[in-house]
Amino acid sequence: MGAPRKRPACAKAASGKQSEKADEENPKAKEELPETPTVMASGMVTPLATVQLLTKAAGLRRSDKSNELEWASAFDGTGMPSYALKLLSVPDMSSTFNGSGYCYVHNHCCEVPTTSPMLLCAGFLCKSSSLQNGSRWVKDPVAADSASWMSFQDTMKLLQKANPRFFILENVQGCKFPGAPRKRRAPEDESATQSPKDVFDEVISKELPNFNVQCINLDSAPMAEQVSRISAAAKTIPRQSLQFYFDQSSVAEVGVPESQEYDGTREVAYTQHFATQMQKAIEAGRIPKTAVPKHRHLRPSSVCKALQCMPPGTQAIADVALMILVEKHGDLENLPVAIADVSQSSDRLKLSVTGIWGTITTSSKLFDFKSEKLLDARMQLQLLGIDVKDVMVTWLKDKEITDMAGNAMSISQCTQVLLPLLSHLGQAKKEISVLWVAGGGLASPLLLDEVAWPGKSVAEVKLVEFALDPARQQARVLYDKNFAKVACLQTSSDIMNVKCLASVIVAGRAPTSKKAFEWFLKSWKEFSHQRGVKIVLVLSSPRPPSISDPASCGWVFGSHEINWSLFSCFDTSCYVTIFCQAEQQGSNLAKALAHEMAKILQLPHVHGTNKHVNEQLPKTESTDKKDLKILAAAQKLERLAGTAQASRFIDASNKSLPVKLGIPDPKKASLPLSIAQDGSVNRVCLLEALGYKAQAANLSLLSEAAQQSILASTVPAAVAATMLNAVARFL
DNA sequence: ACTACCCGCTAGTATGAACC
DNA sequence: GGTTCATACTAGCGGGTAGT
Repeated sequence: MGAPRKRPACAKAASGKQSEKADEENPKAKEELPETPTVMASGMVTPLATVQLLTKAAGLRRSDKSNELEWASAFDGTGMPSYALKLLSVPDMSSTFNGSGYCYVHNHCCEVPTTSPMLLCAGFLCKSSSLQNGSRWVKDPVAADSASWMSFQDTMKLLQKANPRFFILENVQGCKFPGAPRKRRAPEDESATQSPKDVFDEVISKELPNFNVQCINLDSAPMAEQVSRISAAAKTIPRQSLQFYFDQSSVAEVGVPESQEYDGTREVAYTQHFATQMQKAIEAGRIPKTAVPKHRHLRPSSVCKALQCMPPGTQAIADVALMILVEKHGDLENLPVAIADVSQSSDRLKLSVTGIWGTITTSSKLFDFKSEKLLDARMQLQLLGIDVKDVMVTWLKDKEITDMAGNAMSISQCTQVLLPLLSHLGQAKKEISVLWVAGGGLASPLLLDEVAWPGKSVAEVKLVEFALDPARQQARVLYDKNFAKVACLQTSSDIMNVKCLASVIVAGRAPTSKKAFEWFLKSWKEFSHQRGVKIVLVLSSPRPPSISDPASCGWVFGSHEINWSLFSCFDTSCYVTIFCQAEQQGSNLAKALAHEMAKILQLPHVHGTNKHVNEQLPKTESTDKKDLKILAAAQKLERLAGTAQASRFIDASNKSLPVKLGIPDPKKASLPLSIAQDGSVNRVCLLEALGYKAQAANLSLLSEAAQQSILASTVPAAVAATMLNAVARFL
């Protein structure tokens, strides 16, 4: 399914060979491959890798503590839920029960658990609802005597008995189509247009009223098996090719001995089959009337060992299949793989030259003309994502294995279903990129701990900044030794080139000028659009953002004022604004901020403390202007010692040295001094005043001025934590 | 137990043609 | 030049039955 499918009618209308050749020789078709979700992975993707890829695609990361999950499964074919959970490193607390059947997971007949499990995975028979079922449109799939209906009722009984917290039911897509006999019923009969799924839903809502049920379609990406619709998360993962499964398949063990006599009856049967298969293929328009078969001894059935032992009918199908393949896709040499399902007659058999296959059924026999191999039964199981090395299937017959494979979920589908649940149960967390707009300040998210910002463990923090003046740039170079690299934003293309995960929080200081702010918003909007990335901005600014036309900027936003005196000695405040693209109400955004703020205020360790720098006051004989200012301020403060007020502040950079009750808004040149409760006077340690621990950021390499300048543009810990926590729920 | 054969049919999709 | 319509075409967790 690699190349964009040409409309077959178009190919046909353009009269036979020409169009097909154009199809094959058109280099553009190949170039477009990477755009589709079906790029080949260059190697066998192991089950574990599949699970990990999907976890990443879902933007999740398994949290370290793997809580026990009590779960159970029933009628699940290959025990895939168990297998997937194992790969998701959920400890096996399970009890798998397979009714009267044998459980190969636990190697005995498992029993129904006595307690209610957290999760119950169950399937029920699909054949009555399957679209591949010939009588799907003749017989009512949910007739009282249908296999699906009876097994569904069994499943319902089981669910009622087991009473799990969550359950997962699995069935085929055919469930969603109403059956023919139901349609032919009288129009006043409501059930006439009901699909089996509608009927199942009705029963579930009636018999299990306490559950909310949601139905989703799932594809097997990145596995080579493909179902028609694809879940968004899996879409971006390259697919692996069937080729690798053929590589793993064994060469036919039972070849026809060379000394075997000429079998006349067999040859006659073959010739008859070949003739009819040819006729069918021609009638179906799959090969032209003028097509000339190869000589008998050059056909795959004679050449390929794997086919030599097949029944004559299958041999004939294989030979015609190759003709169809070559007719449609060109010579074998130019194809990476050339696979046909030789279990189906030539007018309807399915082909693949991409390595991507549709659904494997219980009767599929896939043959690759390139490697001249049939796909092993065990490889069909592997195709679903079970590593055959991990399971004991040696004592199963091939037919039993293919039956299992044709009836089971794939590891990919299973994982895709389980991940949201694990996420819900706190066993997997959303992985996000945090692009911190530092504005010359510290990388606050890196300095926060897990208590203040629980999302830290699953966040990838990167710094982004605008062009800085030379002095600050220099400070940056030294600062970067301690922290993550800094991406510099000067043009929109700088933003476009930022590497990130699928979910992004852009947080930090808003650009100061109105013009730059609007450019900033627009660029991220475009970034999100072009890269298909979910993005939320949360920015702090000294005043509420003034956006001329809120509707046209494309963001929904809400602001909240945070007064720094709530958590520090600072006598200032800032506005924090969340920008969302979703249809969120502005008030909700502001409310979320207020709510998070309240929570953060309860954490004492993000509060700023009034501590002095670990230095002596400058000596009185110093001639340095700055030192003299500090001294003057210190003297003024000392005179206040012993007064009722516990602590007072002076910004020594201010000429008139006004005494204040809080640290004023920090500026680049600010030199706040304070008088502590013991009467001592010294410069305030801004880092701790902002709520960070002294050891969290080592700025000792930097000059006094550089430190000052960095700290002056740093967002306080409490504000940073509020921003990051509040915004997480809007991703 | 295996093989050969036939059977069923609709929703979704791609695309050119016709239309506004 | 963009939108809707008409059309062709495909996929699909096989199954029943008769014959060997």
